[in-house]
Amino acid sequence: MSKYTTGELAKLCGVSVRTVQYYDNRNILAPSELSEGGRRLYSEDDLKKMRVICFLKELGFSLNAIGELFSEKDPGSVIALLLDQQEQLLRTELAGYQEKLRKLEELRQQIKNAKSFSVDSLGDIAEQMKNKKKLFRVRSTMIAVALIAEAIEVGTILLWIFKGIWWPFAVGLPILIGLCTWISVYYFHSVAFICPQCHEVFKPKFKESFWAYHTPTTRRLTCPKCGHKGMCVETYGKDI
Amino acid sequence: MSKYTTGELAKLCGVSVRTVQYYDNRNILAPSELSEGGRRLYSEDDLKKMRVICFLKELGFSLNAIGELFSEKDPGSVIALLLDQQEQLLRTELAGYQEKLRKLEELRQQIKNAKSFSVDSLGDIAEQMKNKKKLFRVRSTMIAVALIAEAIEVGTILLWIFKGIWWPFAVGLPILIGLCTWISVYYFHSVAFICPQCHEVFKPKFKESFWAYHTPTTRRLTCPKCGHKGMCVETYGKDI
DNA sequence: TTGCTCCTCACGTCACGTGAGGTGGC
DNA sequence: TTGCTCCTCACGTCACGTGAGGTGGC
Repeated sequence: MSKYTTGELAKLCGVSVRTVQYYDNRNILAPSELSEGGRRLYSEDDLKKMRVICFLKELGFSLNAIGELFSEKDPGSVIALLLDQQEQLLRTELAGYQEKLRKLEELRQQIKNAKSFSVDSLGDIAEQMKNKKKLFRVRSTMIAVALIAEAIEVGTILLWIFKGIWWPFAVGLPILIGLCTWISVYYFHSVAFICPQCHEVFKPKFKESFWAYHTPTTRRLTCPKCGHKGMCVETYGKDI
Repeated sequence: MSKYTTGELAKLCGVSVRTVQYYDNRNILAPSELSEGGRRLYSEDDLKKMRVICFLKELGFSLNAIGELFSEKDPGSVIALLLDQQEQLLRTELAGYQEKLRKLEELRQQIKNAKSFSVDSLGDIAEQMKNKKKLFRVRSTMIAVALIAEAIEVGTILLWIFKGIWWPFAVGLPILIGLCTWISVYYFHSVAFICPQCHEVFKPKFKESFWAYHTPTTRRLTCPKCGHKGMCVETYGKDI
């Protein structure tokens, strides 16, 4: 049986000498023999064990987990559990990184869309991204309500024209007006705007906001803090 | 302008008090004021900066990177570079975790297929998994060569039967025999087997191996180390 | 005065990397 | 004797967590 030195074992397993020494200190893999001069000597079996350790590390297991597995008297009974735990852990990490990447891409897009960049504008973008889901829900609600209103309107008008039945339209009209009023109030209650100049998040006056020129995501408003008038980005802002 | 204490800032940003203090020590975010008693007081702008820091952390940026971005006099010029770097880093990490998960699933399958489990058998499985790609290449080569041989055989026989031209078959036959011989030698040269008893990786004698009962991945062989005779798992083993 | 919050050390986590200064083994 | 490898401290990395022991502010 040939014996391996620290360096040989390290090279055979593709790790550093320090790592081999560290595993000894951590009681993960003790050399089966020591030379007279106090040098570590590893057997063939030690090499095999080291290879298993490296393999488990490739699966992302921690040294603690590996140590526990080896000290277990019946590894077969715990390995399935350990694998399940590890899979959970890996999937969680994976999802985390995917989420980070998604946010990164979104940030990149936002920066591209903005004309200028400053560290302050990062705050606005972050705010927007955080509120995106809530804003999405607000918009979805609006679209749903608008569709219902539209259906009432078109349906009753068609009844009137083709069947001569006029009373559903008469009944529907106040409901329609009510829905449209509610939708507007709900909308302006739920959103806020970010000033492109001073980055203040504010709620505009209903009157100015209602008639203001706007795109799907911005609106031309006057900032109450700095007085700047320009296209302000829409964001969720129920709590402001 | 209201001022926030350490705890208030922490709560508003969803981090611990210790984290806020740590960011001060690391010069990531110093409070704009200190009370007479030496307590940290954070301004509205500090809060905004802290929110940006937390946002960047959500994208996976390190505190070093965040610190550098803030100390940059022209952040706009470096942000794109930083985002690119970060994306690279995230993609690398992501790929790493996917690879770990893939290996984990494979290990799970292997353990399920094996009848019994021991820590030693982990070594075999690791060995097998490492050599899987190489083994795949060996098998692919074999199938390709076999298909060529088959084509020569069938083609020349058809020529003989339907056209009465017999000489291509005569010429093809030695080529065929040569290919088959080469394929067998190549195969037994490239693979090794793992003893299910003592986990020794060995190359069997050509004679025993050639006639042995086998499945696509195992072969009934006698282990030269422990003498056990049973189904041994095939693995890549050119270097043994 | 009593809680509550905050303060600063200072050590622990994780898996090693990186010297420093000394030595074994060919 | 000369390289090369190995040895043991011991500190550094990273982003905090977790007490310990003391204090500010309502």
